[in-house]
Amino acid sequence: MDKQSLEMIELELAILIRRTTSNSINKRIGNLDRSAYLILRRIVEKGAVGVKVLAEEFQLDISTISRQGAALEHKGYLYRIPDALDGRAYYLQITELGKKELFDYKQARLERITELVEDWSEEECKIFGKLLKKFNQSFK
Amino acid sequence: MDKQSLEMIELELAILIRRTTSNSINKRIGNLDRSAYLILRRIVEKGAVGVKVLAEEFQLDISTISRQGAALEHKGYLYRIPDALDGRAYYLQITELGKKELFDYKQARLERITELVEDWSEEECKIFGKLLKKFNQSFK
DNA sequence: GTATATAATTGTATTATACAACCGTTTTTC
DNA sequence: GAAAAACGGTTGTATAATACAATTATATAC
Repeated sequence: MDKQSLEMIELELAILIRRTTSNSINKRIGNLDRSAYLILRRIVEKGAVGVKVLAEEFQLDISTISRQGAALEHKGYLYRIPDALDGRAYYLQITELGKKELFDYKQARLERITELVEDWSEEECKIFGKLLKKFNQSFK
Repeated sequence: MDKQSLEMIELELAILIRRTTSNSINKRIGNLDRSAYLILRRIVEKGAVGVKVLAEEFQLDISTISRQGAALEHKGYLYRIPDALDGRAYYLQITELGKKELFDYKQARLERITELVEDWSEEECKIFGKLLKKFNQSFK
């Protein structure tokens, strides 16, 4: 494998992460942050889910998800459905308000990305998306 | 522009950031973290520099860089050179130890990336690197 | 020479995370 | 069927990276 390409990926990833980790640029658009966004999105796409499963899917600690879920519940974006079969467990389901927030946030993110790739070709965007996805799938 | 590609980029970026932000996977390899790494790397490549300029280059708050620089100095990876023309300012220069750490860290990162793209084609790696770079350059 | 601007540091707050201790419920085991 | 173990979730505590505001010491402008 060509070392130069690997080095470029390595460096640019470090830069990308740093940039997007900085508070000013990224963090919060409207009322959601990235974590909240991914949780809500997951629930809309694949249905109500408990914190344990979420934590596994996101590869984060359960406590982290527990807090994020609680915050989203508090804001009225999620509500809990007790698990009929297990008194310890519950499912997090999205509210209408949550859906609205999710939609708005996604829209804002999309606009931001659109700006950033303004002068890219159709082809470049397509490939970039695919490779990012592929890269993410490699993370185990 | 094809909306689907944009949506894919948007989503996969969110996932990527989240993954790499999680403590367990990423953060510290050896004695460096990502921030330290980028600072040391910058200094090796473009020479000694003060915190203000670093902060501008990284688009972070000066105080953030100031603390990171202090931490690196404390560890013996950087040292200060007073600016002869301005009593307030100084330059941060890398030490031999710093260079060694930088090298080791970079090596470890490279290995990690190499694993992740193990089954990618040469071409895919090359394009991914280029597009990441291009994307980063768009962030202004 | 005084006022203002500037380079850097330090104090404080916030956010996202992990790990460990805990609580209450379920499952296992004998 | 009771005791022990496992489990889903929460809460306490710690850490790291960040920003913003206040401060310090020096430089520049008028």
